[in-house]
Amino acid sequence: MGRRPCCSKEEGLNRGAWTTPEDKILASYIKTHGEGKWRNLPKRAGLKRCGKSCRLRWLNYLRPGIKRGNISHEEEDLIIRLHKLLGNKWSLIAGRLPGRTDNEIKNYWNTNLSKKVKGYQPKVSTQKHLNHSEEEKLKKQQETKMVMDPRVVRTKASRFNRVFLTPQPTSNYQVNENNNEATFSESEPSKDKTVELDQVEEGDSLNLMVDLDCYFSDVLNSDLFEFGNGKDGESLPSWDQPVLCPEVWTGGHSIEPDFQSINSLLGQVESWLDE
DNA sequence: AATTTCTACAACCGCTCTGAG
DNA sequence: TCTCAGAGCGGTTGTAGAAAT
Repeated sequence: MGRRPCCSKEEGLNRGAWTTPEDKILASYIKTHGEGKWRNLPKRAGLKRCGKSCRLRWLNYLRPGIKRGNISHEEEDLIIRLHKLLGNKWSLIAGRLPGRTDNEIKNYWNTNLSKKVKGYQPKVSTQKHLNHSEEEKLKKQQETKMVMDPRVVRTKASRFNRVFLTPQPTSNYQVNENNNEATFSESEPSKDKTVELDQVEEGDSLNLMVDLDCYFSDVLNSDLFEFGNGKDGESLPSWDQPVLCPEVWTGGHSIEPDFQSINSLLGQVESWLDE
């Protein structure tokens, strides 16, 4: 037993670029019948395409409100900063850019931004007197941390009610002031554990805070989350505050999310990370 | 002008996750 | 608890058009 083979393997289906008549058929079918049931859609609509292809075409090009091309500097900056925090979570990043699709942002990143950002050097790599292997090790650690901290494995669930902690040896890097020699030490990892939101203990919350991008992505993805502009709003959580509470970030105030507020929040998160 | 190389991006593919039954 | 369909995500590929030679 297993799942049905992907429809893309079926014979007699059109492939490659979509034609205008195909677009019209798809758009008018969805207008009448709505989205969903993608597997059956091509047959019902009379299209020689696989359901997946129809879904992609609709979501990325035909859906109303899609913006194409002309990515502004503001958007570009936001993409870079969000990518720094979230890694290749294109759908999450796209979710913060109205009218933009994950596919477009992914393509834009791969063709334009990845080259720009390539010049970025992790802070510590500029430290002097590191030998090659140490430099490589450090670089790897930095890159891994930048993209995705592996200690917390996120489920795809959009609600932030459970996390799976996979502790790893803690790597410590130090430079001896006297001889400028770098040393590394690793502490033993503790056992894996799953933490329910309502069972998070004091020590757990500290671990969770380390995985900022995990939390941040959930916060960004949350319908409940709204950026705060209050007098005491926008304050980042202190180490003893309940990090899992979005209100900590918003100060309980609510405004419409916009570039300014997203940038403001990102700025604070970045400076927090730099500390 | 012809050919080659490069670039951008649309589309495909494989995998995972969720929810219904 | 298990199975499977539906849906979504992210990496990769294919290709048209632009730029370089």
